[in-house]
Amino acid sequence: MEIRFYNTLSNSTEVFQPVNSDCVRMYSCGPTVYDFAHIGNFRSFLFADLIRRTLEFFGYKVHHVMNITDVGHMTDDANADGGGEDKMQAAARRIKEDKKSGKVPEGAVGNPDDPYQIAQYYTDAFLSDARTLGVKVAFEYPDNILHATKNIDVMQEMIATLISNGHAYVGADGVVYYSVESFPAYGSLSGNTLDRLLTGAGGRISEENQSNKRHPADFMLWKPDKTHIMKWDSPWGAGYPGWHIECSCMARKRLGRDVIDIHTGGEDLIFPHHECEIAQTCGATGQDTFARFWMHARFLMVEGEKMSKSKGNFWTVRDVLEGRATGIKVHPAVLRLELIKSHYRANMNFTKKGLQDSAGIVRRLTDLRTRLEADSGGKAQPVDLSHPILKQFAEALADDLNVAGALGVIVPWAAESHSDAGVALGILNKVNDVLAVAPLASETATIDDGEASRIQALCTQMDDARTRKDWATADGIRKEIQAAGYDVKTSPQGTIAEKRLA
RNA sequence: GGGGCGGUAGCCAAGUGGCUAAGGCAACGGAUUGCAAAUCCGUCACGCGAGGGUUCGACUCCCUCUCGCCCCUCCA
Repeated sequence: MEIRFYNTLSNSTEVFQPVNSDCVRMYSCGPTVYDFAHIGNFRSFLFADLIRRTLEFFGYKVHHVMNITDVGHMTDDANADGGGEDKMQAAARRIKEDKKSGKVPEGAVGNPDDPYQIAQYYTDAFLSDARTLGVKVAFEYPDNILHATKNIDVMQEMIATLISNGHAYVGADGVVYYSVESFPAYGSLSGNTLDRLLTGAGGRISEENQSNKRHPADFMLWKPDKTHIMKWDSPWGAGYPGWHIECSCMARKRLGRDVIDIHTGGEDLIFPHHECEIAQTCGATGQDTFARFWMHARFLMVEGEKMSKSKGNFWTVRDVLEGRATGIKVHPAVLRLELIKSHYRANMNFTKKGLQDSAGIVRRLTDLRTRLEADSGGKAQPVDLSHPILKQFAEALADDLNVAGALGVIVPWAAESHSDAGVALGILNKVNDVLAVAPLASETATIDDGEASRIQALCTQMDDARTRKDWATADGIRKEIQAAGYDVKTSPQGTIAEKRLA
């Protein structure tokens, strides 16, 4: 089946073919580890995971690599390409505050002034969130998730190459800059070509900050700075690398190719980050292509508004899962589905109602699995894409990851009665290889704090009351169970309480 | 000002030149129930942001306008 993806590079949907048929090589811009990742970050990471799972669904082997940005970049790069506060220092200050408030547990970060400990703390948190939400690459850490701080040498090699072949220079301020004028294709990804950047800058480019550069759009590759909290020796003085260089280097190093198949990230990374990555990699390799497909996920909104700390709708993954966003705990599968179910290239609105819709679908697919496993004795039959249901599901995915269309096939199918449970289970397994929501194999173990047996006891009491026709008591108990976050159902075997998923 | 993306029912969301505009949620009617929940049956867009144009025919192609989002400064 022909797979088509939207390529930001061409602003059109193209048929996907890997460079080498043995394996699809893809790279995803990962998190910075100065704070907990939020749901917007994870929309992007889950989008990458969806690409990977879809390609695997179609039989491709996929090598997926992601980075972790743990170099302490500056909060305010607009000023002198490295002004403002160091992000690690900001994180250290925040961790100290969070320890006082209990948001960060005492003892979690032994020494908040050690940037490596801060990075490790938030890296662990990210990996835990990613595994909870079923992001495959997170289970391949550290092999396929690379730290910038462990690859400074590769970055320095590429910078040296770029200097020697005329793509980079040392400015009057000692900073190594990439010369955008040396790379005629600069702007081809974003449409922000040099002439347009100049005419459209509208006074945003400050003269004094640009005097050391040959062109206002030249960007930093290495910043000598002895005062920086994280610094490394280099031929250009002790300092730290520019923001863009790590991805160029780590993608090439780990994927082992100058030209890779897919590069993903959030839409905000199109410019300047990915534009600069292309300039760096192509400048160093001499190739005219870095990634053949550039794919970007749109930002999400929260209840119709931009997510921002000041609006109080800025949710981390743990905020949502632990119920701080909506007032009720959310099952990871529900959050996963909610973040992947609308098209990655369309505006997505994250809402409580959306979560409840997703919970209904997760419940339906989970119930289907329970039924099918019982009816088939747990034996799934092998099913291939020639089966009508899987074929329609596959066609939707192959059409630029149309998850909503794919769900439009699967959800009604799940409600039908299935004459051959083994075949249906085979279909569900294939579907779940992509969606990963029924079940979601996750790291988080269910902690039984005695709640289950307490709820079960209430169910028994409710059955007793119903036998006595003591309706008032039965209704009271039902309300109590519901208040604990359960749906109450009546079955021939007695009252059943199911924990609400969102 | 420049570069992009998107606006389909109360909500989410497919369809992208031609049968009656998928599917889900919500809502409503019915079956069922002690009452509910769950389940099952049924109803639910003469319409696809607005206006023009092309066409035998447009939600689907073209133009104009409008609204929303992203980027041009760190940002998924």
